[in-house]
Amino acid sequence: MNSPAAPRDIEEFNDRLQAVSADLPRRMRQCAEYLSENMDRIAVSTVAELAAGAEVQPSAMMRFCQMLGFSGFSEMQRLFRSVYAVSLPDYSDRLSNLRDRGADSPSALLAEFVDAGRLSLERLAATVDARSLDEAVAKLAQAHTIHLIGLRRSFPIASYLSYAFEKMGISSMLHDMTGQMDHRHALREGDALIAITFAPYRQETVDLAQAASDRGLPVVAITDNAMSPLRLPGVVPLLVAEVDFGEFRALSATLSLAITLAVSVGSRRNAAK
Amino acid sequence: MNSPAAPRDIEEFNDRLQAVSADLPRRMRQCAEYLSENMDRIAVSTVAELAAGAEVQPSAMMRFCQMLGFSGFSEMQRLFRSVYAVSLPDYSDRLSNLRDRGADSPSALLAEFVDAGRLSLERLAATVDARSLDEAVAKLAQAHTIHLIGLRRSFPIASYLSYAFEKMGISSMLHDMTGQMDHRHALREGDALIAITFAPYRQETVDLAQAASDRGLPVVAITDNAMSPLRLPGVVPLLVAEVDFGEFRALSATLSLAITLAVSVGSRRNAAK
DNA sequence: GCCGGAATGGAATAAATATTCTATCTCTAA
DNA sequence: TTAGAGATAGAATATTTATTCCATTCCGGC
Repeated sequence: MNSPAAPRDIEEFNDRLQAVSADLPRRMRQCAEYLSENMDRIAVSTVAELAAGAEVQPSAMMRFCQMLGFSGFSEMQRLFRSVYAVSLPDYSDRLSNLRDRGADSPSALLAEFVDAGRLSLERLAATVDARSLDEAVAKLAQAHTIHLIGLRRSFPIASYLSYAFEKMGISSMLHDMTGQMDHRHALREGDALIAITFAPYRQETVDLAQAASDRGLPVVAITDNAMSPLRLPGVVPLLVAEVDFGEFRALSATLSLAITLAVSVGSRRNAAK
Repeated sequence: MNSPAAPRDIEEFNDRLQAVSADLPRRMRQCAEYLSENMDRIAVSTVAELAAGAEVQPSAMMRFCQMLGFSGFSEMQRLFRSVYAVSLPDYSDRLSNLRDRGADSPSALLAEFVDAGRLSLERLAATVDARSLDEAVAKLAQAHTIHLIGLRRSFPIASYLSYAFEKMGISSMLHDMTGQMDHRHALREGDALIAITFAPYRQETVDLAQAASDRGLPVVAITDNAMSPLRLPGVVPLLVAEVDFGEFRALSATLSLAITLAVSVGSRRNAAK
């Protein structure tokens, strides 16, 4: 065994994982990846369970533990069990644990955002209008090029959509307004637009939606409520009520909706081929 | 056995403990007291260990478990283990199932993404390392300009951070690599870098982090696990285990972490003024 | 294509751990 | 003080879980 010493704490464990991961055979790599992404489970799982998770034989997991410098799985597990100390028995307890670290500590803030995100997601699932969603997918699936606009706060959403469409081989164009350049002339017959804006609404976004709509192109609006200026005749509205925390918005719900839209359109297109 | 049903969650467990503890023989009382004060250890201990802790024979602990309505110690432990570890169903399977069924409605897909997002958030709350977070905030709060890099899938995160910093009047620079232009010379003494990348890692992101680190600038890495190439010496790691759903990633947890970082840095700076 | 070493899967074995059983103890009520 | 019920300790057993071992497969160099 060329392994000099077993890691003595989680940090050393991580270092060791990093050091070892340079050049690893297939199964060992699977072990490394699974363990590093599921460190929280090591303390409470059996080798068999972890091995199954990593899609590996228990004996492979054993060999990997030894590769890290432990005598075997049990020794590694002992490390994680001893560190476990901070009890996290329940979801709400976890949050209050985070909050307890101090009223305005970063972890307390994180707890708030996590909470807000969860709430937003739950609300999204409850309030999204399935018919609008279907309609949006149907229209986008038929489009040639999908134009995207979302500025400032909404820009991450638009750029994620751009990434997703690219990955699925769907032609799309992100109107990012760099240099204040207006590319509305790029809208062509057969195209469609996804416009994203929340209060305070961006005029450029509304303008582009209006332009597309005027030219008879299908427009899908991701926006926040029924009074949004994006609610133009013929525009398919997808309403998202994101829970604000302070003046910042977690975007969890909006992003989830956006991904859904992208993946649905993608699979609809592939099915059509 | 007069025990009707085993507790199904921690709350029921506590109720049961409360109900039962009215009038208890000596050893059983010791068990009850020890367990209620060391609930966090139940998931990671053996009967023998817990019995020793309560200064009781293992068989006594067994009887006590049964008194609570469990079939034995193992069943009780299973409860605590399952509560601790958020179970991750295999999302890629679920997605391909959805696809195979063909008639996957967008709303069904949305439900899956909402679910994945919620799980990611829960896991984030459970696994985030509060100390690293504090350290990251402290370093960034002192920086002059905060450089940001995150490409492809991580670009929405980087661009959101850019938006948030701008809104809070914090000087930042988004390295978006448009035109393949490398702006690493923009890194100056007193600056800091937030680098974001997930598997498959982007070389440009790693390179910039390396460059900043080499020049002695503080680097905060938002990445996915201990094997990430961003785990360089001196780099503060913030690990996010986002639940993948097929080849897409909901980003809910990552975004929540990013916002937390931004807002914490912002308020830390204002406090310093 | 063939050899040799590394990697792997799976069954066999060993160890740890939970659970049950019974003899013994303790306490209470008559 | 002494039945007798309940409680307890500790050993015996059953079960689960870790670990080892070896035959087979895979892969890179010749």
